[in-house]
Amino acid sequence: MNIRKENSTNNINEIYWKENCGIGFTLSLIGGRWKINILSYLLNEEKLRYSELKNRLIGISERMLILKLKELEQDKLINRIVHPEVPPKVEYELTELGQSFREILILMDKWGEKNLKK
Amino acid sequence: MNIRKENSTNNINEIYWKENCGIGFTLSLIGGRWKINILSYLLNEEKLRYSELKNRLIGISERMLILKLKELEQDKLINRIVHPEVPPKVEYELTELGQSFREILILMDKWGEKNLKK
DNA sequence: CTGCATCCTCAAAGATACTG
DNA sequence: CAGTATCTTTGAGGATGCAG
Repeated sequence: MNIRKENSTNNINEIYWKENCGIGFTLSLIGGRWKINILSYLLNEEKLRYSELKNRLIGISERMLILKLKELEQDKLINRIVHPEVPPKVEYELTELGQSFREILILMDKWGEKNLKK
Repeated sequence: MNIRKENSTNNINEIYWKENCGIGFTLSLIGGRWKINILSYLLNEEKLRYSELKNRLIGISERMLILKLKELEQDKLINRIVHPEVPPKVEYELTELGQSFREILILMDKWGEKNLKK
């Protein structure tokens, strides 16, 4: 879907924007309650252990955290690094694809900060 | 919350990012299943009647549409323009604040289009 | 420490019928 | 045409216990 003012189209496909629009796809990857938070922390701190993420994401259940980490991993946005130790140690970091969200998140952050104050 | 690599902070407030982070605020306004779609259509087509929106938002219930339009109006992202006619005619358009989402939506669209193809 | 399985809750969303 | 009012459904997310 084209959301640029200059050359708006009106073909039939536009109706199904949820399916074929970039925004729809983007949201399918980072939408929902927790994913953006997880990405933000990993963007800030490079590499975090499972327990470190759990401590930062106030209120998240272990079930949700694991679920979302799995989805992010499957979508190639984060890497899961297993250290073969006892006790186990697992770290998560952004992939290059995950890193590429930085610009969007910064923009959303700026927008929010700016309009929050009013 | 600061998600810019260069000057990452680590103060205690960062933990509660959902409350005081711009992203959290932004998402509270445009999160959920339908709002971004509505904004996108209004960004494309300037001004749309209630029925026009309903026809474009495939699958939305009237209840949801009204609900989301109300929320967007309360958050000052759209204007509701009532034409005192019979039959009634109501149009919706973006406010300046609503327009200011264009940059973010374009970025999300670009990201999606780019990575959708892979 | 990291993670999975099970059961449960509740709010968001859907369906339907109706009105000024 | 542009909504409202109910009722029902669904599924995302929460709580808990257990395991490698």
